[in-house]
Amino acid sequence: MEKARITIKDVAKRANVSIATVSLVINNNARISKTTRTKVLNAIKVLNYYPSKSAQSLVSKKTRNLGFILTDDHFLRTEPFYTRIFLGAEFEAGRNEYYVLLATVKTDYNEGVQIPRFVFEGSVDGIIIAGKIPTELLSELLKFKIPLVCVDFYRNDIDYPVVLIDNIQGGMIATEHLLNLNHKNIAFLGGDINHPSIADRLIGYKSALQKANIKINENIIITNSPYPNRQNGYDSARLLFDNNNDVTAIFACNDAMAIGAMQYLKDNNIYVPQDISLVGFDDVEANLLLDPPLTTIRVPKIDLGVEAVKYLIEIINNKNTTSKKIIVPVELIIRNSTSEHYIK
Amino acid sequence: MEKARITIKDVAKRANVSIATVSLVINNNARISKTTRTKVLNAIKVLNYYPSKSAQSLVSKKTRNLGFILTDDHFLRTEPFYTRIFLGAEFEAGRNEYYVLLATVKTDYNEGVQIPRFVFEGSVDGIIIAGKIPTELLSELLKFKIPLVCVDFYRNDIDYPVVLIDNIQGGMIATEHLLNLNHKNIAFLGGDINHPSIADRLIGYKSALQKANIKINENIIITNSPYPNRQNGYDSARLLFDNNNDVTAIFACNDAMAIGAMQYLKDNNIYVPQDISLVGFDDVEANLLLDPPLTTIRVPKIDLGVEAVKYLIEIINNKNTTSKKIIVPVELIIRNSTSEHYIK
DNA sequence: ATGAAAGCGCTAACAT
DNA sequence: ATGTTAGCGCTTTCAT
Repeated sequence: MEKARITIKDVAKRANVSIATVSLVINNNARISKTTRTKVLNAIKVLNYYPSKSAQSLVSKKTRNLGFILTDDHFLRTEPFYTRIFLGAEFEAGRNEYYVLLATVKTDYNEGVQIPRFVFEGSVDGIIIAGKIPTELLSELLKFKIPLVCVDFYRNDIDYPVVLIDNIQGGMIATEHLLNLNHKNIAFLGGDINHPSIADRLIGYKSALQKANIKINENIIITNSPYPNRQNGYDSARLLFDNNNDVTAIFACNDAMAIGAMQYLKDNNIYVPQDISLVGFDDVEANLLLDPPLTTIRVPKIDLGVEAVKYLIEIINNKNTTSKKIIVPVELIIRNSTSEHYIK
Repeated sequence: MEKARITIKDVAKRANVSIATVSLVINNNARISKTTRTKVLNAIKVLNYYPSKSAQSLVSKKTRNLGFILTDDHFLRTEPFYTRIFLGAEFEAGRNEYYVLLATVKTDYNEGVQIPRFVFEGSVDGIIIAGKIPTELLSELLKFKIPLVCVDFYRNDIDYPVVLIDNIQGGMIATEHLLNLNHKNIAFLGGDINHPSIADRLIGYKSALQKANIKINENIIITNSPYPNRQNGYDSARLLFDNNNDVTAIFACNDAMAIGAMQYLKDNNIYVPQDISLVGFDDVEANLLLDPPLTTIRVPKIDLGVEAVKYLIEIINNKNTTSKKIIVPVELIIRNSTSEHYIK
């Protein structure tokens, strides 16, 4: 009793043309006369016809699906960082009539090669990799010769298409902001310095200092914690203040670290921003709930996803694209955790 | 120069059988001899063959895709609540060789009917709706006669398959926990009482009190705030304490409200749990960072997604299922925001 | 400018 | 138990 699907035949019959003509109209082929085109378009509308995706893919060898791969802990991070990138990808994919299939992989690679099903099944025309994934996985994926772009993850030992935020610029403007507020002893709280993003933020930090002719003090650059989360922010701040007392400002490599640091400061009755100015990085929602709200670097997460999909589609449509880097700019958001430093 | 796709023909040739036989093996048809089956299976393995999804869908009229619909703000909520449900759905879908396509819709319906593309395109075999969506959308979706299950959203005026958490049970065990700690004056902090989940939690609360022969005091049931978030938790707590002074415990309708209430208590030097015991609902990650960590009701989010997909697949495979309700139990997680009340 | 027909890779009815 | 074959809905030569 199923209501049979409307097919290209029904449209052809209704418009008094061949199915080939209908197909040409669907695919916007130029060699169809305007009259026939409108006639067909009208029939399509009247019959409420949608071409069958499977029939289309079968002959065109295109699935109109994109794969999106990230580690499960990235997807589940409290702050919707990668979720936003995913959403941006989903938006842009939709605009181009693609669907996006999600696959999460485990962070640790010891469970063997976990290539997402859609890759070897050939269910996607290209894949996006968001954030850091195990190195081995990336190499495996690269072997499939499937169009691929990485977003917010870069390794400079391999060459592949990538969409990144401008971490260096971010590090610079964050530091310059503090410099403009008259701070001289600005600490850097980094997590895992092996992470390329964090390394770049540090580069930005250093180059801003150099440009301002301020000597870099390695003692107030804390980069030994494994992962940039709240706890490590707290601990790094403790480490910093246990050994230094002239710091007046902190640039934390991300908001989580900044929040941890702020907690440490509160616990030790050090006031933000009166005693210490604090800048984060990411612009995560929780910041607004902080007291004081955090000055930070806003990362355009949705844009990141959008750009990645744009780029990927470009590659899909035109195989000979050279693998370029797309760098998305970031923005300084000034809130209340930073203020001018008055020399006592 | 493309490496041509391995098809069923290649497998058939390699195994010296007809393509029909290969097809039967793929589909686990019983009437194939064990010898042939292994022969075919071996050829499949050697050739690294994967059946073409599009060819399969074209003939079987099944897409092997599931649609997942939720509002964009639910997807982007700071706490990964619906993200987890989505992930659970994705897991269970994968186990059954389905893919899940995500579509976000706007919370406000004035943008016109925004039926996700995969619905009218026929790109999915069924859809899951997570959380509250605009009423009009639901009605529209129902019209498509496509298998559908709602998760964490229920309207008792329409009858459709649904997966819910046991809000009543949750409300009861939360309240009973406080009762067991000797509390008698237990306030309820609810948000939008029109939301069915919150209404049910209140029912659980009331029935626990009744069972304990404690008279329900409507003055300490605060349910006039529009949306259960932190700010409203803060405000509701203020409202509560401005007018009452014998309350010794609070059951907040969700963690966000509880966190807001906790903030209010801190700001007013009321100690948790010494002065006031506090129970939340949801078990959101941020709770662990609180001081003290929040006693709450854990909602098995991943399970919710898993159950929804299981149910949906059941409906897809067997049209005549009656639309039942699946209720997933919740669990009391005791942390440090609750303690025994000693009568002074 | 449009139509006829082959064929994409698979399933399922029917034959053997 | 296995093979033959039609056909799913579409795109794409090749004719006209």
